[in-house]
Amino acid sequence: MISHLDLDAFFAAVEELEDPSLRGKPLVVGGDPRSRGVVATANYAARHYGIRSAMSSAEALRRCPGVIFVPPHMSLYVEYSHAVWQAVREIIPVVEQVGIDEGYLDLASVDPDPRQARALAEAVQAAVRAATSLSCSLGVASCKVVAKVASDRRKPGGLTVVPPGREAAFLAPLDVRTLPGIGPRAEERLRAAGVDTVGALASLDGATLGALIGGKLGLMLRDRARGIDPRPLETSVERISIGHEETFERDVSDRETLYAELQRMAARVAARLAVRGDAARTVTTKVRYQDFSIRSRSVTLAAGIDTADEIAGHACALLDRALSDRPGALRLVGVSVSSLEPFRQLPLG
DNA sequence: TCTGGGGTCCTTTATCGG
DNA sequence: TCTGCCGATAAAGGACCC
Repeated sequence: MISHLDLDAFFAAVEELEDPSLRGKPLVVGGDPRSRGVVATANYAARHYGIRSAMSSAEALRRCPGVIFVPPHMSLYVEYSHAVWQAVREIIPVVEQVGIDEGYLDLASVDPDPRQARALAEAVQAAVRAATSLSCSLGVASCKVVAKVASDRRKPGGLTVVPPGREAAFLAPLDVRTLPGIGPRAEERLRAAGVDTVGALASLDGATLGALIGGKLGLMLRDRARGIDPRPLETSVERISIGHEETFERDVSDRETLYAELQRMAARVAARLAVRGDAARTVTTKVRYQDFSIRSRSVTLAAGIDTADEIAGHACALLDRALSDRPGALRLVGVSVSSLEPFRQLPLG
């Protein structure tokens, strides 16, 4: 059995622990409502007003004029996260961490008997609370997708166990959007075709599926909808790309300003490459226009590079290409590197 | 003055060498 | 020589997730 663990309103919960005067008041961790900020996490008091993650901070303020805004303190959350996962691993050593606030636990590695799964999950929940005072929700099932959906059923602080054999029946009545992999676009198309529940998705034929979502992806999501998910736990994943991007407070069209921004971001990317001792063969520049559309241009080099100047040089040339293909003021620029490889010094002699 | 920043993965299209 | 096809790889875009 697998368990999916999800920390409840993680960023907001940490802020409440650090400053008890915030507790119970509507709280948003995220960007400034007076500029282009969005909500990263809202605590449950704020959610009561309809405030949700990814909502613009300005909209959040409109829904609850008394809401308190706190900017994100990522390094603090990383510390708490370390403490959480350390506590988890003391009970379940085999885990796959997915991002800062969730992950999968291989309960079977401790006890293969499915009847012991609930007790193990309860022990994990208690250990997290004891170590950090944080609350988390857990889902327990035979595969990842069902465990993940289950962890979301009884938030906050919940534990939902789906016995083996009950996967499809558990998923069937749920809203189709609750299935991971169904985003806004797929949801819209499915609803237009009258598919509103996971169960309805599970019973679609291949042709309909192909027309609505696309062949390969459609078949995979239908399997998931049936509670079939062969993905194993990935206990170590290496990073594929490193990037930085920033939205300007006001749209920018001045080329020199954009170059300067790219240079700054290239320096940050280079610093992160250096920490890992890696070089990169691909540089990508991304721009976002006033109408929110995104364009990217990339080059792949014969040999890896790792200095800020080299990355910035390519990034600026790519920016020129993007802007000559489609001129216009930009609300965002970003630079990222991929095709990472270990940087090797030339062998001596 | 709606709409962040960090990513991953998949699909389509272009290009190039047999 | 021309054309078509095949496979590999890059590039670009789009959807999705936390």
